[in-house]
Amino acid sequence: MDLRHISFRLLEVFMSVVKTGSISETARRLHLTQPTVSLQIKRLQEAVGEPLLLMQQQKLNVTDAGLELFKTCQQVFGHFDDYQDFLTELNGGSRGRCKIAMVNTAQYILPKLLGPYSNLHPHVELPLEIGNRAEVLDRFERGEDDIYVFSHPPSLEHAQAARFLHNPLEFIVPLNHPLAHVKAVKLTDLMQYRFLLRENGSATRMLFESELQSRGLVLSDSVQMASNEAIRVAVSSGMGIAVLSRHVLATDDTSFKILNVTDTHLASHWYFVMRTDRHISHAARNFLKFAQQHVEQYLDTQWVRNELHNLDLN
Amino acid sequence: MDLRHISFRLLEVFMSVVKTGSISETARRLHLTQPTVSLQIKRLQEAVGEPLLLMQQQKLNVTDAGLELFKTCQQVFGHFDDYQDFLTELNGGSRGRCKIAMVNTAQYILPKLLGPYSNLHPHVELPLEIGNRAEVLDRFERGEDDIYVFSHPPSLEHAQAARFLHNPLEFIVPLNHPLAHVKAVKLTDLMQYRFLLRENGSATRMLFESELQSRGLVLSDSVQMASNEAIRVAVSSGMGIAVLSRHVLATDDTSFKILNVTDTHLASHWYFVMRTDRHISHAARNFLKFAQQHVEQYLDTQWVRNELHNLDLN
DNA sequence: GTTAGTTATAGATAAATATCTATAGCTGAT
DNA sequence: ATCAGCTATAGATATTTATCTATAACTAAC
Repeated sequence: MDLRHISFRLLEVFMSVVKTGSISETARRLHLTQPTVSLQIKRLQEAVGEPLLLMQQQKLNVTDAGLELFKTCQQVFGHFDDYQDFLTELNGGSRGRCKIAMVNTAQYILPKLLGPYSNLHPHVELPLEIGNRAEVLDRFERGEDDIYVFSHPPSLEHAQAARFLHNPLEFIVPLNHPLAHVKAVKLTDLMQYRFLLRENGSATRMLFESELQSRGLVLSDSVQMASNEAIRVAVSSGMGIAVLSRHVLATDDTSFKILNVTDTHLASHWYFVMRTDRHISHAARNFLKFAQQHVEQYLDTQWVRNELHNLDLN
Repeated sequence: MDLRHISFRLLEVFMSVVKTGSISETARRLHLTQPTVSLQIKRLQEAVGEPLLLMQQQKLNVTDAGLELFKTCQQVFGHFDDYQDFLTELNGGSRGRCKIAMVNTAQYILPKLLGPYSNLHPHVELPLEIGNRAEVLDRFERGEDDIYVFSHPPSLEHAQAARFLHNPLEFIVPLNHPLAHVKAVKLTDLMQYRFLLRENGSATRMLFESELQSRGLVLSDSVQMASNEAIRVAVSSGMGIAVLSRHVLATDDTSFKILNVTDTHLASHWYFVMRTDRHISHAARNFLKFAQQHVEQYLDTQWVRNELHNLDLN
């Protein structure tokens, strides 16, 4: 039996002939002419190397080999039907994978969206990658994920980005800090204190440092720490002061004090970024559509800046 | 997804690419050029309507849709492998059907061959049709069976026949019959007695009547009976005399007497007959090969006339 | 920065396929 | 005997396919 040149169309025709028991009837049903069907069957028989149908007493008779082939076809088409269903789910975005890479700080807010989405589409896998800006940028360059979350989106021609959340930065000091109870301070007032900073490559640090540079300021003392949590805890315990995303700070956390720095309003936005030169999974598209419709619902409306309609999700 | 124009070759190529993880490697293995494989994959993706393989970071990456298709293919090829096995058995004659139609008298001898054959090939179905000559001839005309057993094969150009067993006819009389103890009789001596005959259309009767006709003899009295057994029993109980195939008479049956008719030796042969214009199942061919090799073993060698080598069994 | 190895694309071609129309041969019914 | 209905075959054609060679473009490694 030579399967190579058998197409599914051929098997389809064969099955119809077996079912109707007639070549002419099959031709009518499949909108073909009778000789066409005759020929198809002939070709199939040649490919199989065995008679499948016999004309006996003016009746089309299915041979054993034919009947078995018919059964085989039923199974095979069954499998492809299953596959079709799979594809349908995949296309509907209710199945599949949506890989998201996000910068550290985003991990405090993105889960608020991911949770509801995951409940809605339990068959969608949502592997998350969390890294600092440099790492996520690296993944972005390689196109390793479907969606990237940046506060400062890279400008690449083959990418599109849209912001969805405001990300204000706050200066925090220990409760017993000299500035803790000062009503209003200026940025220059802070320079003399020890700053706890994230590592180089962190977006928050970049933003802060560029602000300092543009205003010609220099920190007198700084310590680098690995994570936002570490910094928050360190500030609370009096090791120094820091700049952190508003989203990193629980609103009811009273173990530190947020300063009112009147001459400085550092802020960025969270962006969803996707590459346009790579295939984006349907699940990813579906997630972004979901986000577009539900950011207001699941994230603090106070900070929402929903511009996701700018993304081309078709 | 449009299955129509997907051939198994295409899936084969796809599977190889997934397995090797490389288009070039697949090309080498399947003795194709690399662009050919590239194109095939492209076509398959178009047919499926979904990317199956992605080039990412210089590596061929299988998408979810691709992986699922791969699994589907594995199943599908599994089914066709099974079918292939089925065909192999069918071709080897160890599976399938061998329909045999035989004249009444043959039922006393054919089972001696069919039994051993059936033990050897338990998966071969052996439906038997038994009828008188006219009925079997009818089936033969319509080509309803694979093999026919006649004592006088029809002469049709699209048939081949070969004899395998001598079929002598004997005259039997009741034990208390006037001729029962006569050493040698002539055919004319029997004309005055009542003959028990099979119905018209029986080969035995045809043979007997044509002998009578050629010698200008006429029966004075005859009774028609439905079966060979009925005749045998009727003779034993004194209802008349009869001509029966030697094979119908058990050698140790002493309830009647076999006459020694010196001037008459009626006999025919059993023939296996097959049509050459119809498809003959492999099982049928296989059975005839078996018969050719084993008639001497399973039938009384005294009567065997094995000319089955005349059949074209390829 | 050259090389070797990968995939993708373009252009070409011979073969195969999917169709059709027309026609023949068979059978059962009218 | 004609008709209607079935399958098979022949001949024709446009499309699709399976290939190839040549080449481009990219990347990893030397």
